[in-house]
Amino acid sequence: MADELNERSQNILEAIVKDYIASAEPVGSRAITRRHSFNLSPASVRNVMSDLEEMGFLCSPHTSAGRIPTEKGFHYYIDSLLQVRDLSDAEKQNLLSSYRFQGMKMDDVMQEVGRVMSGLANYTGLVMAPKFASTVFRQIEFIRLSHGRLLVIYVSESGLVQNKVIDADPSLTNRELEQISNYLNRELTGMSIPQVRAKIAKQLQQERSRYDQLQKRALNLSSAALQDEGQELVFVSGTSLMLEQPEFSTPEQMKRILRTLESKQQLIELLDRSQQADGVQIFIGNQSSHAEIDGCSLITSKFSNKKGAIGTLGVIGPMRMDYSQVIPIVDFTAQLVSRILEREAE
Amino acid sequence: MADELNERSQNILEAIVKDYIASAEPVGSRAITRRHSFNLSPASVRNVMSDLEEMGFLCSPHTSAGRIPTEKGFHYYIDSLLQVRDLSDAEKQNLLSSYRFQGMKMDDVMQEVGRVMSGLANYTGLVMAPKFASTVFRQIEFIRLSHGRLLVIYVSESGLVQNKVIDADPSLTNRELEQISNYLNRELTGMSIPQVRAKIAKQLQQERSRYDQLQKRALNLSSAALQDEGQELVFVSGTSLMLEQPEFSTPEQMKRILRTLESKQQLIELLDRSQQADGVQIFIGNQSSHAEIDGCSLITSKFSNKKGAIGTLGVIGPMRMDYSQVIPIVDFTAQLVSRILEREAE
DNA sequence: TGTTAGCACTCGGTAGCATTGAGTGCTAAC
DNA sequence: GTTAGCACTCAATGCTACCGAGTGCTAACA
Repeated sequence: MADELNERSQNILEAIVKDYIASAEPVGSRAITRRHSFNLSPASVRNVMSDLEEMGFLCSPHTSAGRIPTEKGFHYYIDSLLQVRDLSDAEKQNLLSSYRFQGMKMDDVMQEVGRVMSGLANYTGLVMAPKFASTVFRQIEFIRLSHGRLLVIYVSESGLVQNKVIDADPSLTNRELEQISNYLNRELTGMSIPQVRAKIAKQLQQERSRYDQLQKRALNLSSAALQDEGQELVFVSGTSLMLEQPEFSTPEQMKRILRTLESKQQLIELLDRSQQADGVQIFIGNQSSHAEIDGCSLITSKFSNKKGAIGTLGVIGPMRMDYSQVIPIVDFTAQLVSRILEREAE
Repeated sequence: MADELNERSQNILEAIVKDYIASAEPVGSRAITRRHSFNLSPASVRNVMSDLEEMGFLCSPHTSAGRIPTEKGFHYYIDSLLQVRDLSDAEKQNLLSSYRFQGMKMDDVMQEVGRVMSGLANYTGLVMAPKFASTVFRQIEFIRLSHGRLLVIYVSESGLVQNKVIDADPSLTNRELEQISNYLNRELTGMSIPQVRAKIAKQLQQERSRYDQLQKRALNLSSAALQDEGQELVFVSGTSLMLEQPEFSTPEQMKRILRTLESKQQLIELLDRSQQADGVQIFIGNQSSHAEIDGCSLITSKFSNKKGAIGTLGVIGPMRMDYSQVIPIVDFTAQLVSRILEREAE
């Protein structure tokens, strides 16, 4: 359906969406004519609104209330009417100065980014750190904690640090450990984790016949060390901002949205979808997704460096979100994080 | 005020508290006689209740409602009437089997403990990890991330691992780094962090005259590496369980309690107070504390090993909490975590 | 003297009902 | 094509009456 709207209809739709974003209440024809100076009477506006409802851009909660934009209405607004202003240099500078990344580990950076972004946008912030499996091997080190327990430190090309405790043969000497890490660092650097895994698996198969004792141990150790725990890191900040929204003002809605924000798994599924495309992505309403975030919109952008660490960040809020404000914030934040990742990578 | 209650009063108080815990509603004299088979008429019960109210154990929200226990009433109930049954071995076993700690880092263990404890108790769980400053130095290692950036891995006696990125003199060779970590591990092992700091500060003062270049570098590096970021690790699990409680059913109460649970700082202050004493501690209502958790009770216990890492865990819920169920869970969980810490320490 | 039955009273909660006001759709006039 | 007018709808508000759980008090009972 090629929905061409004439200029008047566009103006009125835009006015309705804006008013609704500002007030969270159905907006009526009178209110429109009062607040926006079209030279039209309420009755004329009503005619247009009626058409817009016919076309599916608006709906009315009941006969004698005003209209609210539908999902489709928001879509049209965002795609055709919304002008996203870029952040001014001053604003960017201001945003940058909110951050203090000095000496922070990746996790902390993610958390901090979420916190600041959420605070700026005034909506709940989501950050999903790059997945372990999507990183590229750079370095691995072993530190002995006790006889049979080793701390593995894995550093990816993008500077992501992950550590993990594994059990290991107590008879390994420190010298051997060092040799093993040297060996692994020589062999595996620059490979993606799936490649690394494949290589290890292959060599372990051949190992029986060809490899010496040390190599066998190295392979076993790295196999354990690089096992993916599948633990995704999702950081949620400003949860309570969500509850400030009038659309989640009833206890039931509050509980529902909160349970969703608490369930990392659901968030991961949501955020995963935005890793498909570049740039800022906007998911409005429950479009083809879980009903869990019914009535919510999600504005996300993935971040990455050239070395392949890919994460996603974004903001979640009511469908009636202040898109023109939030979109540039998410966009810029994602670029910022990408730049930090680059820097970390060297 | 030595509030001696005769047996009948005790029985009735106990019945009221129990009924209130179960129903969250004011309980009246009739309800008492119906549900508990005292051989008393409602009128007699009323007399006793009136006395109990006089003494401050009960209060009534308004004239024609039943009574609810006051803070003092809950106190008396917990101190004198409550019989905390221990967990049976089967239950302990069941609890133990909920956990899978294999290969987990300290952070993950804390998070997992909170999750399971919260799920078992059916209230919101809080875990505060041992503070960096309260640990005892065991080992430090440096891993070069890029020319001027080092990853510091600090391991405490109790097995707590902390890592951190610091900037360092790019001219340091790997060999020198190794010498530095050897030097620090030799010098500092077994000292508490405050002791370590004092020692470093003192030596840095003397350094100008006496120490060689490497030692100077070692001291500078360790000074940066062991700086406390003061980042306390508090894990909150099962936030939404709190909202299920009828006492937090209005949107305003929900927002208030949620903001509190979101503010790590407030939680830290609360949890800090329970590090004073051993065993399970119970904070009822807002007793001498922030009004933020008005109407809440906090059941906590600290955990620690002999090497000094001290953390706190507990459960927060409405004053009307199922104490007899929660207390043994918190108690056992704290012991469990202590044992894990011991094991980590070797 | 302690216990109980009876009774008047209190007060939050709910259901019913009229009123109000913002909003709509329709029609006829401009 | 636009607008003024009008009848209509419906959530929200306020009012009243009523119900019921609960209390305190008093008088009778064991």
